[in-house]
Amino acid sequence: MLQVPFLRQHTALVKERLAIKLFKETGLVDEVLALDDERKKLQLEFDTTQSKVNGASKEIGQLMAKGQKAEAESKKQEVAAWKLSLEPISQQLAGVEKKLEETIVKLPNLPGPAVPPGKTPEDNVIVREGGNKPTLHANAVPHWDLAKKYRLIDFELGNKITGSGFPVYTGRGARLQRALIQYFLDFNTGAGYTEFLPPFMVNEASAFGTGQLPDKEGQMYFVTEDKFYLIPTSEVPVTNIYRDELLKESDLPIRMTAYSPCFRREAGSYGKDVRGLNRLHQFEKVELVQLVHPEKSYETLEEMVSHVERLIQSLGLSYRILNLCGGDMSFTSAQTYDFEVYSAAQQKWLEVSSVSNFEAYQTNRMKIRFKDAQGRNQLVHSLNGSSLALPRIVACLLENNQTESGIELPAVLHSYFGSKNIQ
RNA sequence: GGAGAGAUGCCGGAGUGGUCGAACGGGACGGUCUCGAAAACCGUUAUUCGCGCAAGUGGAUCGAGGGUUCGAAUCCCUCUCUCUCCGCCA
Repeated sequence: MLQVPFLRQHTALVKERLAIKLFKETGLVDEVLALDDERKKLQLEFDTTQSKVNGASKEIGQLMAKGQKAEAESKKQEVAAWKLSLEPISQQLAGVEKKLEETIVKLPNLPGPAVPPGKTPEDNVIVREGGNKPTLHANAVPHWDLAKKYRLIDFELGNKITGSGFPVYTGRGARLQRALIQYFLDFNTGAGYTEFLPPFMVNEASAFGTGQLPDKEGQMYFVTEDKFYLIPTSEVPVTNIYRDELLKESDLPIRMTAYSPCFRREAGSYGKDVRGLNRLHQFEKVELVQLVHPEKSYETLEEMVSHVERLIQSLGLSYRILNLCGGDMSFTSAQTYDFEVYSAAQQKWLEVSSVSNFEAYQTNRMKIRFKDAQGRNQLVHSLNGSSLALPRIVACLLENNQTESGIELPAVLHSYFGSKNIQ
């Protein structure tokens, strides 16, 4: 969430920036400031009286020790009166604090300086493109047909076992998943990221920390019995590793990578986009998370983009990188680059990675701080990115590399997959 | 799942109603000493919200949340987690 002192000092700028994100309720900013004023007023009132109570209580203790019972008793009467007056104040204070919290979390993160204006995905700026779109043979088919032909993925079986959006990978299809996960993790650890294997369910505090709650509650699967959320991405458990931690400046940057399945309800998504591997309720993903010095976060964002770009290049896929416009960015992000790979048989671009700088938006919720050279505690900046989400990568690998006689896999996967192709 | 024990600062660990944000030990940091280091000695060593130009000063925090009391780390209740034993189990 945003920080109140910043809202106070840069009120006009904040509203201007929120407008870039197409956020209409800028009145919430004023509401936050008013609530904060109210909070301070009440706290001063409370603290002053509480201070008197504390002082008198000490005196009572001393009087009792000296055996001056009568004096102690009269003090008690005095304190009782103060305490009575304290009650409504503390109730009001708690109410105002709650309201302040509820209001400030409704404010999305501010877009960073390099975010282009715009309303829809059409307004996203293509930063660069790479790789070559393949020319497919005349009988080329989409990945769902290839998956069937080579018995790699059984969508119907997934329907039977669970429901739509839960495919079963079979034989070489399953092996390909494992090969990709292993390759991606090795690629990341080779670049200095530490590997984690996090829990696949998180508690409410963790889901709140990265911003899934309260904003996206309906998009997560929820285990009512234990009040756990199935993770929509390993960003959630991995970033929360450092929740409520005070780091040393020398601990930064912290670079983490993790594989996990991702569970998403995708409520409200129907139609052609859900065909095959395009949109699933459960999918595999390898994620990158970094916690960095606030002055370094945009530099880190570019570095992470290059890292993911190299990974996609190594797979030989045709890709493009988009700088998301204000209207298409997520609630919590300050700047996001999306990676899309070209699905040759479907003839469309599929998003396979999203790399974002959250600045201090998540870390303010999670209280991830470090002690700077002056001894002050500052919030670190958090970033994350997929490297990569598997299903659409698999779709493109199958479609783009199909030949009349089989599917030729990129060289980097040969040893992981145990074969150069699928026939 | 059953029975019991516990949760204190960076770590260990005292503290069972009063002046305790918390003894003591260790670690870390700064200093003295040294050519340098070790040792020794001295000092510092939480977070957070206010008020104040500042010096400074008030509130909160001993797993979390409630309660009792003039006063709670200490007593009571609820929850979470950890450990031991039993059960179950990959």
